[in-house]
Amino acid sequence: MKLQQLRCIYEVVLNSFNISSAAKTMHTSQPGVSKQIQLLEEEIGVKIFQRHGKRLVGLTDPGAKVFESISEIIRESRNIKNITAEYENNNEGKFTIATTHTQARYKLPKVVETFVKKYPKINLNIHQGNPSQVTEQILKGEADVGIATETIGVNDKIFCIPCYSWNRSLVMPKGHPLEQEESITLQHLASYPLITYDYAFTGSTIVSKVFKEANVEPNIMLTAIDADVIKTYVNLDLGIGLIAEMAFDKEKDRDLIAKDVSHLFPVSTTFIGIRQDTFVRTFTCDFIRMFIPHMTDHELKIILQKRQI
Amino acid sequence: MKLQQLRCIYEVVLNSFNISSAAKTMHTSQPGVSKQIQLLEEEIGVKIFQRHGKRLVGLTDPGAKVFESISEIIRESRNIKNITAEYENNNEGKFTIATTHTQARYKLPKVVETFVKKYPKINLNIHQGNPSQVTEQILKGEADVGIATETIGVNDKIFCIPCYSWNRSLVMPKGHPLEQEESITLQHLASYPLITYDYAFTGSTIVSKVFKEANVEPNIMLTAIDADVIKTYVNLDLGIGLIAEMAFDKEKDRDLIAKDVSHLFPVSTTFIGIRQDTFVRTFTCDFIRMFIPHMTDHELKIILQKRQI
DNA sequence: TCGGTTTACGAGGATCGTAATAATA
DNA sequence: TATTATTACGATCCTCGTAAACCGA
Repeated sequence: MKLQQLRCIYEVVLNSFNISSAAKTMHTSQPGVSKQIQLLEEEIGVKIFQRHGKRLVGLTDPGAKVFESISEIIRESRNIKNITAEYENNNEGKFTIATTHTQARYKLPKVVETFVKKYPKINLNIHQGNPSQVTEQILKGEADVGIATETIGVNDKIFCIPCYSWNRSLVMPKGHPLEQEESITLQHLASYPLITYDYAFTGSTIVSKVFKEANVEPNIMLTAIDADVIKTYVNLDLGIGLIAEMAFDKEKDRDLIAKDVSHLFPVSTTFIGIRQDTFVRTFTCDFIRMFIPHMTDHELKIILQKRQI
Repeated sequence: MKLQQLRCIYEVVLNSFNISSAAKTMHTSQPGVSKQIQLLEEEIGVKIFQRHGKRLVGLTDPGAKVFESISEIIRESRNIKNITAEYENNNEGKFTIATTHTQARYKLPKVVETFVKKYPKINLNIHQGNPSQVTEQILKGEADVGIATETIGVNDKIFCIPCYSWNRSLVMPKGHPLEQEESITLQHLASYPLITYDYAFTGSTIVSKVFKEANVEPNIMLTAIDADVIKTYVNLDLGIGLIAEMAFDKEKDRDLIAKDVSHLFPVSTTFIGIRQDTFVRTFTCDFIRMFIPHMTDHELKIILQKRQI
């Protein structure tokens, strides 16, 4: 059993069972990957992949179990690279952030700008996804940190730090009847077509809960994964939009009106999460500090000490 | 980075930084191991081992961190072997039990006999150690199951099943003043030199607690790791012995008297533990069932389902 | 001097790439 | 037919073992 063979299997699975594609991401030849997989399967005496003729179509039953172990091994080998890179050279390496659209679009740019200036040699990646994908990526070690709202906190393998809280804003075209309304209620929202985040998305479960508890049935005409799309449809006068407050830009969204509705929904909190029992590089800590300015160095140190290095 | 290199480092650490000894356990040559370590250190650009001249004397700071990851990788690679062996051939493989002396000596033999008859091709190993070593071995995957009293339960990575409860017996030479005593008290125990298990050992912490709470100071003249040693010294009339009830054998210990003291100490419970998130082979489950006869198949099934396979 | 580690070196294997073949959708 | 997996094959690299040199206690 060789690490390279495990890597091959790992990449083939990640590339939807396409050996050619896996070979490309590994910068090696197709036959090489194919061969290594065969060699391992022969050695362990068990087929890892289900095949339709020559095509790989999935994992076998034992293959699925083996793949779990392989994922852990790949994660730990990445961890070793991180550890050694840290001791060898402080300012080189790869840094991957998994995050949701809202963060990537409205909160990260400023921080990333500072970060890139400070660590020009770091290869920065941002993986955008929904909260459960963010969690997944942290768990698998594919991302060094994850930023999302609430969902990442549930897993006890992830260490979470609250970053900031935010409220929701209602956006509508200029001249909309609600523009003059002093105190907006859930009933108001329910009486217009509503456009908001996809229900799998951050905080929206809170939104649906609020409606349900008030026994008000909203007329959700469209859900989107990002505020830009929502605002676009609001602009077309297809309904009113419910978005995160930071997603409204007074200057850029000149044609729209935003009204605070924090009295209707509880605040949401955004967390930054890292995987427990994983080595944390200096620049990762630094990134966290940049992202959470309200945190004092003292508080951060306590967290860092907990997480050793 | 190659698996073989990680294995070399792993074995060198386990062999107290002796490359020659590691090479022997790996059935390979000394220079080969040395070379592989050098190659890895060169590749990652960090020294794993502290050296005094040519001798390896310990892990460096980054080396210690890397070693943790290596241990995980080795554990997972063993796991892969278990999974595939299970699917390939049900009745071959290696089965390691980590346990304390009392279990190994008085409870295991009968079970092991049955087990070996049923699985003659399984390579059975018993690692004897103190409870914390047992826990360690389960965690590192060096043992498939661990049997000990109480201490293994504390770690949440270990899944524990209670096996049976036991009380303590007081052993003394024939003709000892306490032989005729109807109701033995802590004061009685304290008035003679006491010989019992090493304090780090199973249940003895309970014993010391009982004495402390009763504000009685026992006169502990000797502690041993196994009941045979204790009984030997009791035979020499050096004191009275406090041992697990199953450690007394009426026939073999003809020269001694055992008196139940369950009214003085709370019962202890022995647990069998396996590591969470690790593949469990059929024969391992079977062993557990043999060890816990009071458990019905139905109950075991529930446990097995939880632990998948 | 002895136990232990590294160097040197050569044989045997393994890996990887190209090219060709086979099979699937 | 086009995409994808396997076979074939050869060059290169790597691993491993023996022998020898080297170092420390």
